[in-house]
Amino acid sequence: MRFSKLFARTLREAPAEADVASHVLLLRAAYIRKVAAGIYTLLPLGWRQMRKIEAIVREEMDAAGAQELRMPIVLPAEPWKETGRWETYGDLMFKVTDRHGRELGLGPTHEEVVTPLVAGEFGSYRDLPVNLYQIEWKYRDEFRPRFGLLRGREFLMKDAYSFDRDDDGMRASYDVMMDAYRRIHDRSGLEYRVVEADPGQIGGGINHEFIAVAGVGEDWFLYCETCDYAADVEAAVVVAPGAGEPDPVPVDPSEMEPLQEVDTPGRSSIEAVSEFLGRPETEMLKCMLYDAGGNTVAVLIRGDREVNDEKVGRAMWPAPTRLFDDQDFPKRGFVKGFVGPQSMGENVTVLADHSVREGRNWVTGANRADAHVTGANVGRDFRVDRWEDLAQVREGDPCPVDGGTLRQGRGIVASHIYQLGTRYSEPLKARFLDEDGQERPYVMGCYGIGLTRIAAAAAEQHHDDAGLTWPKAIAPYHVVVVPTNMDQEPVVREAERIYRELSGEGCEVVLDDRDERAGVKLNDADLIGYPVQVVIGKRGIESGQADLKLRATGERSQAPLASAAQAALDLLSRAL
RNA sequence: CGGGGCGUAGCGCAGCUUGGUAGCGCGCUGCCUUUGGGAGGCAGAGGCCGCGGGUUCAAAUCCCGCCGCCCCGACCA
Repeated sequence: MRFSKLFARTLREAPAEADVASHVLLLRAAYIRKVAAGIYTLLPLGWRQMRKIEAIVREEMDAAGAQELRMPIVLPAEPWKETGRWETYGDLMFKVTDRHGRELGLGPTHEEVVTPLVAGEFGSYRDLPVNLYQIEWKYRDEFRPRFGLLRGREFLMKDAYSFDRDDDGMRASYDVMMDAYRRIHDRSGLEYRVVEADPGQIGGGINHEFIAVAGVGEDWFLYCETCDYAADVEAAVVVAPGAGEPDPVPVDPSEMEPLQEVDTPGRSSIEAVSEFLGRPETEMLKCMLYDAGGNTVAVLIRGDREVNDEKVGRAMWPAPTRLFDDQDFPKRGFVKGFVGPQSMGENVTVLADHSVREGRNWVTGANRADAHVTGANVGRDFRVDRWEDLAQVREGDPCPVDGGTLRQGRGIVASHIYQLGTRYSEPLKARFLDEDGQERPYVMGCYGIGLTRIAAAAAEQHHDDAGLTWPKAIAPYHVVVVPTNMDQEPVVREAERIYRELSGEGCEVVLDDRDERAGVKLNDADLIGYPVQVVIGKRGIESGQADLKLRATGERSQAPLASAAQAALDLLSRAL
């Protein structure tokens, strides 16, 4: 490719909208251009790179026995209503109405399409297992698109769906995908961690995220210093004394203080009450109220810990759960900031985190404005319906596997794989006939990779002050040949010759034949991130040498002009 | 959805406070000089100053509404 013909105009200054490295560089280096919030055009360089990522994904999926197909983007609403996601996905789904008034949605994921598809085609255990995938644009009307390709409303995704006859089969399919995913992320040159995660909107049980480590990532995870345990903050398990026991540690009645009200004017936060009463936060009982499908849920947790909403949601599944808003409190007879678990009605579900098991004589809200109580005790003053792990894990907590110390990391979720079980096959009545003549729902797994996000994550991990430093597996081109003096015939002639020789060898090479100054071309070469640069100039013609540079390391070398093409290929073979 | 900010040439911005008919840098076109890390000179092209109302003799500037974009937050009592 000749740069003079390439549709790529680099920007000296970054558009004001970008403020993270990957976004800035992908814009400046002419990989992407914005069309609307979270919606981008991939320019020739960006699309060429995306095709490479696609090829890696496709190869590994095919090698793992999955079959590629193509499902539509515009989808009818009915299956989504059957699985309940027309509601639960809510505004995250782009919804449209056709001329007949029928409701349609733009596909945010495709369980609702692939499941009826398989059920309609296959009806026997003999057909299983099967794994289908597609590489397709997905649409999610994100609450807040940001960071360019990192969180777009339209993004390229590879989604795969496995169908098995039982849980063992599903787990086997899952393991195969896990391996394929490791290879995909390895080959893409990403530094990543596989972490246990929250299933979120997709549902199901065991699931893992592949998180590309990056300082700008939106996702936090915990990992153990001494073992392999790693988990998303939403999913990480808190080890608490007595967890798993049905009942709390009994408190001797003689040790119970009387329940007393104290005035705490204006102190509505744990911190303020703790300071006002001179009691540590660990002696405070925090009582959070949630709405679960119209019912009230009270969640108790020790004052120094925070509740993990996702865990509450899982505990109350399948009811949709949300924290009380300001209107809920007066409507249901509570005072925000002064809620306590005493005299909760029978219609209120009281959940308690394991951190509450060992406490006694709690300080908690008095259920009226500007007052708290002291000496609140389980059993005597309030009841607990269920004990659960509901706390947000934090750095320094013990690892649930080996007790080691958990550390916090930050990154970008590049991929997410799930063991779905029958989460979709049941509501969609997708069943097959098993060996014993029984109808059973398919046991499914699903596996997603954000290809556009992989590009952005790779840019976050592979750049320096001058620009992008792609690993060669996902660089749009491998080598750039830069003649520095376009008015010097020998320079141009040698550059052309080396360019043709490299092309002849099948090398993906760009000749920067623009009539620009050397500085412009060299800076663009660094910015765009070709793994290898070959520079031909007046000086080099005189000395018979070409200058080579390995972009990622900055390592420079020289080679005789006659063998410069081969030298470039050798250098490329050493590139990451 | 809440809060904050911004919308002026392709990109980055100034002008707005105190209304007077639009400017700078980069980029773009032409010519000359220059030529190994974003050159210099000369001459140019390019603007419904986001959109719609209002105030005024006069609005990029003041007022109202809308739209778009960016950032922060999204409730831990």
